[in-house]
Amino acid sequence: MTKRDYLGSFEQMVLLALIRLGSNAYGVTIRQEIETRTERTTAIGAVYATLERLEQKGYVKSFKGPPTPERGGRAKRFYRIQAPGQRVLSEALAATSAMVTGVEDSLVPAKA
Amino acid sequence: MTKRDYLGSFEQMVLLALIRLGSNAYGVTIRQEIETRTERTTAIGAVYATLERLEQKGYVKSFKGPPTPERGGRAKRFYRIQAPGQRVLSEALAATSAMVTGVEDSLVPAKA
DNA sequence: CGTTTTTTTCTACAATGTAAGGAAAACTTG
DNA sequence: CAAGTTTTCCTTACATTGTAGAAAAAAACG
Repeated sequence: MTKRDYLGSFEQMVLLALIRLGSNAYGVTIRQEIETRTERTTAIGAVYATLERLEQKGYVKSFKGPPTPERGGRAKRFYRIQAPGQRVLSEALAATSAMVTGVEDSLVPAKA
Repeated sequence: MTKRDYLGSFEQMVLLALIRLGSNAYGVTIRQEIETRTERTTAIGAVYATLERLEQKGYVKSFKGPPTPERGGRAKRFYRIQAPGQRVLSEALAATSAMVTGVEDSLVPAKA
């Protein structure tokens, strides 16, 4: 039984948002991506706190973007997922997948 | 944007284990199911703590099992997922799924 | 310069996850 | 029945992750 560095569910969301957003991933777009896709409210502070923790672990890397010429507003800090982050995220998703496999039928929400 | 009661990643695992195990879900089997499927070490105390919290929220229900005649050992406490638990779990999985959709290719671990 | 806009940062707290030891309940054996 | 053994559960204390809201920083504009 291997000891793994686990990801919380919100950490997974943030990493997934980074992948989705590519070169346009910063606080505001990350939050927006999570909110629209998951239909959940998300505190902006939660996003930044999570990003900082992920960066400390080497899962993401950040760098200041240039000021956008078009309008006011502080310069953005962009984020990129790193290889270790990719790996840990894949493992987390695989773990969930392994638990879901075979019981998909019991999981369909009574929606329709 | 709806406010949702979110599930932690380990809570999701426990609920999934309950579904998988059906009428044979108690502390030890739940832990075992999670460990073998996800290949992660799992503290038994974590399982019980999580089960208790899930029960407080009405997501699972527990009841004492009869003593097993064959061997020693304290009587088991069995757990069953409840309808609200099913719903919340489905939502959590759907949220992850929504974030994954479209970027599956970037997630395949460089395994083979 | 002061005002407005946008984004980031900070602080304090709540919820979830982990580790390890100990207690309880049941059986077994003398 | 009184140890002793097995199996499971429970408790406690702490670490990590998640949330909320306010405040500060950086940039553009008049």
